[in-house]
Amino acid sequence: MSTEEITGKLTEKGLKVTPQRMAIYEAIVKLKNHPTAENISEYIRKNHPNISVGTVYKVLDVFAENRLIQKVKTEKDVMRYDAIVENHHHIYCSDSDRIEDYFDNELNDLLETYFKKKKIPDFKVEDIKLQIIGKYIQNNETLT
Amino acid sequence: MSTEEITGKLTEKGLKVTPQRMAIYEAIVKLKNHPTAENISEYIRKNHPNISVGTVYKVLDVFAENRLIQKVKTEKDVMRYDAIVENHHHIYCSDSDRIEDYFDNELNDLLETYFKKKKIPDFKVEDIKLQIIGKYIQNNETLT
DNA sequence: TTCTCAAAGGATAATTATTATCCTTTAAAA
DNA sequence: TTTTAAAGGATAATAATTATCCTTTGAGAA
Ligand SMILES: [Mn+2]
Ligand SMILES: [Mn+2]
Ligand SMILES: [Zn+2]
Ligand SMILES: [Zn+2]
Repeated sequence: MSTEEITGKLTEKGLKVTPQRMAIYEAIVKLKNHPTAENISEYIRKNHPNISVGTVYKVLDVFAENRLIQKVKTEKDVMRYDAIVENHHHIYCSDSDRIEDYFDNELNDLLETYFKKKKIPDFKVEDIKLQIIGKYIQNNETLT
Repeated sequence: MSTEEITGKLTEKGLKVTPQRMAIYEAIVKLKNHPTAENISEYIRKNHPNISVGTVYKVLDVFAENRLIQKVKTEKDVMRYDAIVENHHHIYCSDSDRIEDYFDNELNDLLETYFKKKKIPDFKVEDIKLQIIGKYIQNNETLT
């Protein structure tokens, strides 16, 4: 993603363009597996050694509030972040911290249709997220 | 749930029966809305004022490991617990900390059928959990 | 019933991700 | 260039959870 594209996204939301924000947005786009704040902090340290960890958290929050990124919660006591904000689900590996994206419009339609028919009393559904939990088989996953 | 029933559940799993475990299990069954460790701690304090908070965490972990209860994760930095271990989903209220259970075998069958047909490459699905996010309407929810 | 001891609990300190504070710096508009 | 509200840096505080370490106890054995 180019500098111009990131600048565009920030100004579009009325956010100040700063080197910190540029670096953090670039990092979360580049890092796979839904990085933590620390992953991001570490990554940007190479080129921007003096961005403080507090700033990383603050910027990630601002991004999430402005729908530039998304927060992804896990079993563990650590938040993870996702550069993809369009509707999708997550595949959780039950024996590693791997989290993969899962896009499936057929499934989304199926669920939408289902919950249009079967209403939950007094409840307005805004969003449905699936956590698909299981194991990758025959892969090159890092062994501890 | 009677004392005998709880004792039965514990011995069945080979767990020592202690007053602390009895009280904590009873509390989590009785408390609704998927209590936190602190909710449970507070509740049992009435009858058992000297069960320490560390014990509550330890016992809840032991229970979860032995499938007597389940952990429920949330957006917030706090774990919640669920006395119901059979397969079900959760309804999250988007403007309060309410979490309701959602049982729906028709939906479970639908999903099972769907993922039997549409396989995820190199992945064995073990469990699928839905987070149904939205708002309760026209209810007596506590207003802040 | 008493004895034994691994398992469990209590008190308290430590951990750790995250947030708050507060002063300094800076992006961007005038 | 000047202005200033917003943003960043350094550091302390918070809060849920976990670890430590000594004491107590449940439950089987004798
Ligand atoms: Mn935390
Ligand atoms: Mn925590
Ligand atoms: Zn994702
Ligand atoms: Zn539940």
